[in-house]
Amino acid sequence: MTPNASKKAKLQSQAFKRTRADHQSELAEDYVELIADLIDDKGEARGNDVAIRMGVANATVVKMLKRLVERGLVTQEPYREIMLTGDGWAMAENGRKRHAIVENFLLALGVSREIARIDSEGIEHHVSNETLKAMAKFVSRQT
Amino acid sequence: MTPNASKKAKLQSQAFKRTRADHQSELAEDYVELIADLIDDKGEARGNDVAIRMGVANATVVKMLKRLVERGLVTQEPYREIMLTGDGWAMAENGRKRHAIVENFLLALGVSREIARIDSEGIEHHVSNETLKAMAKFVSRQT
DNA sequence: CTCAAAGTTTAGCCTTTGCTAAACCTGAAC
DNA sequence: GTTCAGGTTTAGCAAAGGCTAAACTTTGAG
Repeated sequence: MTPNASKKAKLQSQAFKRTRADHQSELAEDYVELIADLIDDKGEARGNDVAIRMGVANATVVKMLKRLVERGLVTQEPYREIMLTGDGWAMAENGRKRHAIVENFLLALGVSREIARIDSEGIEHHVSNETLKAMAKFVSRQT
Repeated sequence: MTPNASKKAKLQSQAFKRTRADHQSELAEDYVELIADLIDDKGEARGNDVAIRMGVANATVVKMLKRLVERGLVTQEPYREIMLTGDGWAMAENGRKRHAIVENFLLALGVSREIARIDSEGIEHHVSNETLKAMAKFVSRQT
């Protein structure tokens, strides 16, 4: 009832809204990053490989790729390999950097390799630039 | 094609599956934690307050509460205040602890109060027990 | 050159989490 | 005791992200 209560509510809803928004871009980023990895590793990215790596059915990948094409991140001819647009590559690069920082940070914190790999995947998308910077600083201080 | 490739794929899909699973429980936890806070702060939790704090429409809360009732976390009579079951309280307590650790950890890392509040909301649900322990240790070392 | 296996797509289904608009209770003020 | 404002619920819609089964391409082996 006090003005403070509504202020608190506003602040809190803001955090939840951010988290919901993050979740929207999150999956797209994961797909794009994975596609970039496949291209670099194997020379090309096929839907099947994406499905296996994401742990998802083939049809799910097809649907997702359509959304990524709409967003201008990916291009693809039917039955052909998946390619990234300029924006796609930029997003992949950005994701890789963030991912690496978070994972290295967790390792520096003393987390096991296995857990660092898994947790960083989840955390990566919810870390603001400020926090990312603090993590990078911590890692470089440790070295 | 090497055995290593399929191993890599399995490891990676495992991380993505974990993240997807996290997202499922995540919202439930947020609602339950918020309801607990409201009860402690104002004496009772009403759907409207939940809606405002979560930043969603009233109808969305109603729907979510039904799911929480099904999961045995919440009880409610129509048009009455929301109450938590034993399981609900346990989940809230757990969430509060994790949340506090993550937020304090970010602060200890040098992140600003504002950003720590927002980021911790997103990160909280993707942190394994091992990482949580490492964070707690770091905080206590700093103090 | 054929044809079958492997990969890709389509069709159709489901659940979750949002929304708005309209109907419905409750309780406090009169 | 009415009434009406505010809170709650219902109804009906949409988009995202899953799935399976069935149809369709591509390609490499023979």
